[in-house]
Parts: sequence; structure tokens; C-alpha cells
Amino acid sequence: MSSSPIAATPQPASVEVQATTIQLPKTSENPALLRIRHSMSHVLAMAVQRLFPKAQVTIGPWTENGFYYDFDNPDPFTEADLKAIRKEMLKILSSRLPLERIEVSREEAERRIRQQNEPYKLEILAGLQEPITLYTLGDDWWDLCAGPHVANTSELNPKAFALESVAGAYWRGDENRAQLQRIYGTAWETAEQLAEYQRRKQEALRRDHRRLGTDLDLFSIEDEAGAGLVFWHPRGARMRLLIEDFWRQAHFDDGYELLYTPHIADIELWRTSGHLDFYAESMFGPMQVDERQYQLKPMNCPFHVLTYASRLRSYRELPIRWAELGTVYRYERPGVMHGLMRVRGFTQDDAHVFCLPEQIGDEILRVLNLTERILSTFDFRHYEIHLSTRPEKSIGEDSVWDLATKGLIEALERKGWAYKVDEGGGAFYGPKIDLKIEDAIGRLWQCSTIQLDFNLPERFNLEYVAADGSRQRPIMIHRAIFGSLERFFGIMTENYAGDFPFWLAPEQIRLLPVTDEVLPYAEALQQQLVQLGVRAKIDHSGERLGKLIRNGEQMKIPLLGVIGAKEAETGTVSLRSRRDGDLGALESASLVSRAAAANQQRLAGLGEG
RNA sequence: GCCCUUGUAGCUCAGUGGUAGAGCACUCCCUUGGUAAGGGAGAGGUCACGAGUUCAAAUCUCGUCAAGGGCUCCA
Repeated sequence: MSSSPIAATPQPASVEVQATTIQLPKTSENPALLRIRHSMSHVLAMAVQRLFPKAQVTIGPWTENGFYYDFDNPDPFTEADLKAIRKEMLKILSSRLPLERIEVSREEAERRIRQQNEPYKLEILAGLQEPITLYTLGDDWWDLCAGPHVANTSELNPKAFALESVAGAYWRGDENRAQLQRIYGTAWETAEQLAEYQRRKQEALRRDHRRLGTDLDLFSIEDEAGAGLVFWHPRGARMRLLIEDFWRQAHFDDGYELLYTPHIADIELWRTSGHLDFYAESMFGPMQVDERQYQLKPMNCPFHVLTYASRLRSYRELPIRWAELGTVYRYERPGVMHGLMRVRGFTQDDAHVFCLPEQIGDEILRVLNLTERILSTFDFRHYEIHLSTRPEKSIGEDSVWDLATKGLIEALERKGWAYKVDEGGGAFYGPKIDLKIEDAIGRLWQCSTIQLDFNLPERFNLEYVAADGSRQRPIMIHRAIFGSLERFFGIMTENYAGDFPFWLAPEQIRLLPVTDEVLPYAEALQQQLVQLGVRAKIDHSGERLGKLIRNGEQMKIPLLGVIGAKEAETGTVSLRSRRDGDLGALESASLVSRAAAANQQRLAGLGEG
């Protein structure tokens, strides 16, 4: 890639991977790719049936990055099988087989399926509308399929596909039905695209928060304690504290008050809230204490509701905005836990707004603004927003649903954010807005959610006294911005690939003494930094400078300060920035003030002196 | 929960039935060294846990737990 001088506009410091000229279109954006992947799944199925005559075919759709095919086979496929299957696929490609679309009657399709004894196909056929189409692949293989496909396997680039993995999957996605063997593959137009796709997969692996969590000593999950329970190590805990401090301040700034509520409560509370009925299987079991049964909390809402109900409220108090970093425990089934992304104990940045019906629009807009402020501080600036409306089964009056849904829409429009409508996708107790954030390598993560709730105020009989002295039901808004601190921490770590911005790094500056003689000078400087809240350490390992640099870089410390005789004499530090390279010598007093200022302003690098 | 795979030192991994290994990290010694690995010595493991087979199990079998890739579910 050559860069012209005209295009060489200064770029802001960025953690993004280097822009590449190779575009990787998604299947849904590229009809040619769709045909390739769809056809490739047929080639895969044909190859499997050649090698494993007992394998029964089911479905084989494209995915955004490739394709898969589900088989019912007596034995699971192994990695070695994949190699053999790939070879067989290459044979099919090189024999230049035509793919032909044939329209048949239902009876004809059924006859053909029965002939081959493919029960899954029969079930698929039963669900199909006319016209029934099938695609042949060569003379002796065909599959029920709506298409479209390439015309000939010679159009499929043998150097641009790969079989990726084999996994279990349920027939029709139903865990009560047959377990099938799914083979995942990917296919592209060119070998370069395939290579780029594989490079990006590697990149995602490099950013894996579980890997970085261990390497940077941020957190661990200990077998002895149990699955899905997180231990925050000093470095991770320090970061979490910085995130929490920022979060608290942002909430105070925005008119919230903070609550602390218990971790357990009498089981009757959960009966009243309804969780015992519809959430029981996600809760840890109850515990007996004296004569009462207690329940570990899976959610914070009932506690905030009780706090609201602790005394009579006036309409003049509303809106009430209460937030809590509330730690909840949920029973997650074995096998679903995943690093910090899916755990059994986690802290929600939960908040509830109690307001008047006419305040909904303003309050939602307020939440959207706060959400943007908080997420953008962590460099998440691109969102995908979904508005979910009333489902079939739901509670509450039409007028309230209308008002609430309008309030959400109005807020989104005023904010100027594009959104997709998920018709009927709301909870039974109210409509909601979900927000997904896009990370540095284009992945989307669901974090923030804003939900209206017509259920809990009803169940707990929440009231306020209106202007006319009557008792009215307040509107309740649930919202979380991070979703959970653990999950957000994982996403953020992957977004930065562990290269945290200066203000967030657990260790911001590491001073590297070249000789022992300069230690007193280094220690004095470290003291000054620490006193102003800068997280500075001295590397006491006594290794040579090269090694100290290497260790500092590996721990992704934003600033390394080399201190030798020269620096000690002149009262300076030779700075090496992870993002910006060698910064040269800097007056130590200037380093102290600039570092402190950078923390104040939450900067990604050292601020101006 | 289901399918497959895996579990050996803090980390990454060798070790296919016969006395438990390497590199990095850690501790100590030598080296006082100027921008990504100086040298030497040492310490560190109930081979995830429990049963079984065997004269003998890290190794074979079964069970449990946990992790990884998926499915289902989800913040």
C-alpha cells in the first residue's frame, strides 16, 4: 500500500488494527459470495456422503463469514476426517460439476427423498411451500434447496475455502431433539480474502480477554472456588475502581443518587416480585436462616422498588433516579460460562428511574446521553440500536404501552440515533431499547439496555401522590449502561487489545533505573507521581536496561521512564511511550504535572505540560 | 444441560505402562549494564479429583469437576 502525500492527514492516536486494503464482505452484502458459500455447503455435504455413506443430510446454510452443514452421523467427525473431507471437496471442485435447479412436485420430491432414506429432508419438505426446488450437483447428488448457487463447481476457488471446525448442534436448534454434527467452513472469492479472514481470526485470538487477563495479571477464575466466579487481581481491581469512580461521578453529574442494597432477601420478596415464578431456574437455591428462607439476589430491581416504597412519594419528587453497582448471582448452566463474558456472579451498573408518564421521553433521552458519555470515554462510539415493541403476551393497558413506546421513539429521534425496530420483541412487562457497541475489529456486543416496566410497580403497588391528591402509579425505567462490569471489562480489554489508555492503565509509568546509583532519584520521582495519584512503579529487578524495556513492553505499560546518570544529574526522565515511541528527555517536574493532568482529563496519552 | 476436545510447575508445553522434564517467570550469586531476553546456581508438581485394571498408571477404563470449540440459553 502506497500512501500519497495528499492523503497523509494527521491521524489521531488509535488502537485500531492497521487499515487493510482487503475488504471482507459479509455474505448478506454480496450475492456472489452468497452463491459461493451456499454451493460450497452442498459440495461439503456431497463429500461427506461419499466418505461417510451413513451420514444423513439435514441443512447447510451460509453464515456471514462462511457456511456450515449439519449431519446425522453415527460417529462424530474428527479433525482427521476434516482433512479427508477437504480433499474430497477438492476433487469435486476439480471435476467441474454443474449445479442445476430443478422444480419438482411435492410428490416427486417426496419420492426422491424416500428413495435415499433421508428422514430429515422429509421433515424439511413438510414445512416447504410450493414451488419445491432442488439443486443437483453432478449426476448423482442433489439437495432440497431454494438456492441460489453457482452454475458449476469450477466457479468455486479451491484455494479460497477452509473447513474450520466440527461441533455439536441440535436438529432445528431444539435441545430436546437429535444432536447433529456440524461442520463449519469458510469460503471466499480469492485466496487473499481467505488469508485476510484467517489473519483477523488470529487477531481476535490475540485480543482474547482471557489470554490478556492472565498475561497482564488482571483477573482469574479459580477452580477451587467454582466456575463463573471472578477474582480481580490488584491490576484488574485498580482498573475496575477507575471505571467505577468515573461511573459514579458521571451519575452524580446527571442527577442520580446511589444506593447500596443487600445481597440476599427473604424469599417472599422474590415471590412478590414474580422472580420465583418466572426466573427460578436462573437463581441459586434458597438458604434457610432461622425460621426464614433467604434468596441470593439475581437482580437488583426489587430492592430499589422497596426503597421507593419505604415512604410515601410526591409527584414533586419525580423523577427519582437511583443507581447501584449491584452484585448479583445467577445460576448459569454448566458449559455456558465464558471468561468474564458469562459468569455466575457479576456486578450490574443498574439504575431505576421512577417518573411520571409525561417524563418518559425526557428521561429516556437523558439515559441515551449518559450512555453515550460513558461508552465514548472507553472509545466505543459506534452503536447498533434496537427498539423492541409490545409482544403478543404482555401485561398493561394499550394506552400505557403506546405512551411508553412513543416516549422511547421520541427520545431516539431527538437524540438523532438510527435504530431498528424489533416488532413484538419487548418483554412482557414493557418495551425496551437495546444498544450494541462495535469494537475495534468490528464485532458487536450487547451491553446497554433501557427497559420500561409496567409489572413491578403493579406487583409492589408503587404509588405517588399526584397534584390533585390522588394516588397514581409511577412509570419505572430499568437501565444499565455497561450491562455488567465483568462483561464490559472483557469487551473493553479486547477492544484495546490490552493496550489501555493512559488514564485507565493499572500501572501508568514504570521507572527503569539503569544503575543502582540512581535509585534514590527514581524513588523521589516515584513518590511525587504517586502523591498526585499517578500509578508509577520502579522496576527493582536489577536486570539490564534491555530486559527492563522488554518486560515493561510486555506488560503494556503506557510509559517507560529510563533513568540513568544523565537523567539523575539533569532532573529529567527519558520517556518511551508505547503508543508514540521515544519522547526524549522530559523534565521530571513536567512529567509529574502532565501525568496528573492526563488522569484528570482521562487522556489516552500524556497531556500537554 | 447436550456433542466433541482438553486437563502435567505461576505461564507455554514435551513426556503411550517401569525413578516427573524443558523454556519463560520466581529466589539467590556474579555482572552496574543506556532502549525488546547478560551469565550461573536454586527452589517449585498428590501429573485436576475419585475409583478401577495391573507386579507397576501422568500414561489404560469408568465417574466427578473444570476449561476450550459449538448448540441451547443469556448481562
